[in-house]
Amino acid sequence: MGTNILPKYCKNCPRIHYGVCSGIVKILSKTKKFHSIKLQTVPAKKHLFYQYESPVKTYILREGWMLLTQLSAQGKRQVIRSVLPGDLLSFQTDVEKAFSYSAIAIEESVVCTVPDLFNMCCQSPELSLKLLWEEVRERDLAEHYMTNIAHRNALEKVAFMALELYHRLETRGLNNGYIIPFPLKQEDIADTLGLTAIHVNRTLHQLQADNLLSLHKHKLSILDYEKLTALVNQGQSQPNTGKSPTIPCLTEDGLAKQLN
Amino acid sequence: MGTNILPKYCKNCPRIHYGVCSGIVKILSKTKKFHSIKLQTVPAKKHLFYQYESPVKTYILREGWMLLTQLSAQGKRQVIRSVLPGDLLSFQTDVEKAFSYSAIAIEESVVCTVPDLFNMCCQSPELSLKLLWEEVRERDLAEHYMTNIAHRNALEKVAFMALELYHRLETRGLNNGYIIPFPLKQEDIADTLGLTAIHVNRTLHQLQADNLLSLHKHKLSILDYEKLTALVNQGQSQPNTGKSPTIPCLTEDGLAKQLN
DNA sequence: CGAAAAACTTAATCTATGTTAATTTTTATT
DNA sequence: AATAAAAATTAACATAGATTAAGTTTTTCG
Repeated sequence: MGTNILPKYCKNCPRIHYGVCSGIVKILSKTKKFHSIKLQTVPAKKHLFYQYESPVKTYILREGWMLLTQLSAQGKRQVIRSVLPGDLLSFQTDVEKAFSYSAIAIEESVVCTVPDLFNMCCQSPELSLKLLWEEVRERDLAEHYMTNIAHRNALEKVAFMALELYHRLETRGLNNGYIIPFPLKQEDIADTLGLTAIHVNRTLHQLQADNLLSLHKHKLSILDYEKLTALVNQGQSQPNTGKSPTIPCLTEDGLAKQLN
Repeated sequence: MGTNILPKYCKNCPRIHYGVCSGIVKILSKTKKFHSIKLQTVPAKKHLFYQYESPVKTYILREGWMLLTQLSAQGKRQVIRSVLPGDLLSFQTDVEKAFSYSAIAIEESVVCTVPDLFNMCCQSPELSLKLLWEEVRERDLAEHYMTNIAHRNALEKVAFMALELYHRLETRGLNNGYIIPFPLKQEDIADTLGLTAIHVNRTLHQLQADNLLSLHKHKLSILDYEKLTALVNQGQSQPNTGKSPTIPCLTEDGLAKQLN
């Protein structure tokens, strides 16, 4: 596919071969409905959509970092997950159903809007499978957080989260060696893991005192990958080969293999 | 579609119109590969598969109740979710990747084996969408558990779990009014919610003392649906209409609407 | 640049849940 | 029915993390 027939905004998008983007681009190239994709900038600390609104479009994060959150009247907030570049933001199978969470940008972000993803899926089993794959990945991530939030102490939880984000960024080439961008506040970490910001503070200091990681100026460095992984997997029954079972590690290889 | 062209085992299956089953039956009816579906009985307390095995087939639970679990060498076990009749047990997008959890029957169960679900999807956009829908539902469930495990106390967690299972069984018509089958041990509840069995015991007694629910002989009764829901949603900012945001409530209506 | 707001830090105290241990009840097995 | 094994119960005690409160530092923005 020559670049000249790509949708305008996709041409120079670094995520173009990632996840559902590749599937969408293929379909759009066929139907020539390039105009349907639009870019939208979301300033830091602004919401893209709110819980209980009805979805009209699907968004894909192009640049930046967003959080999906649920808010309770008690003032408690649960972060469902960090949305990283290339991630789908809001696929809903039922347009009449409200969003189950809000999306907020924690740094200036750019999203692509994709109308009618569902209809595109009806035309293309390949796109459906890519979307399915994306959902599997999200389920896998949620299940990993579930396991790690349920039975682990604060030190292990924070270590898990650091490694999880490192892995997810690394897959997209958004790391710089063991250093990753880290725009999250301590309160964001707390609301992701079910801790208080104060305890996250204590825990981060402990991890830094132990030289496992460091966090300064919105940069997180994994100082000791081995020890950090051991902390997270502490006592986990391990497969003899392969990556840690407690860090999600799905890649796109599996899908690619089957589609080819 | 006349019942005479249905796969042998599906004819009298009460789940035949539920979830992915309906999609699979349609495809099998076209290709006449009925022989590929087989039934398998899993006795109580036996595993269907273990974490770190490689998947060869996909299973759908026909009767019974299974748990997906991860085990750590420390002896701690995380229940990822209860698998109820009609649920997919083990769809993996990559056949070379090991299962990320074990499946154990907590009462005698019957599963259908479906080979090659992935290939069937390539032939049928409708089946792909049903599978996608199923994954969305599972992700939604995992996210709800995440939220409820992270920020809630034991009373709210157990109340949430009781309601969640009630809703999921009710959708399938497996309830008897407010009474549902409940083969879980206190330890199973504990391992699902990240509590100890002892504290689950205390909590269950409290909920029963408050007349919110009762649990005897593997039957759970929701005694006060309203209060129980209020307990789970306590302080949650609510949409003006519709069901509770903390209990997953996706139905198949959304998908059906769009497919028709 | 200076003021206000947001984020982070530290310490003291409190509490929900975990731990240990012993007993009783229920379920499964012969 | 008798025995053994599994599950549920109860109580005493321990602790990780929550809460409250009062700083300090960093960031934001006019």
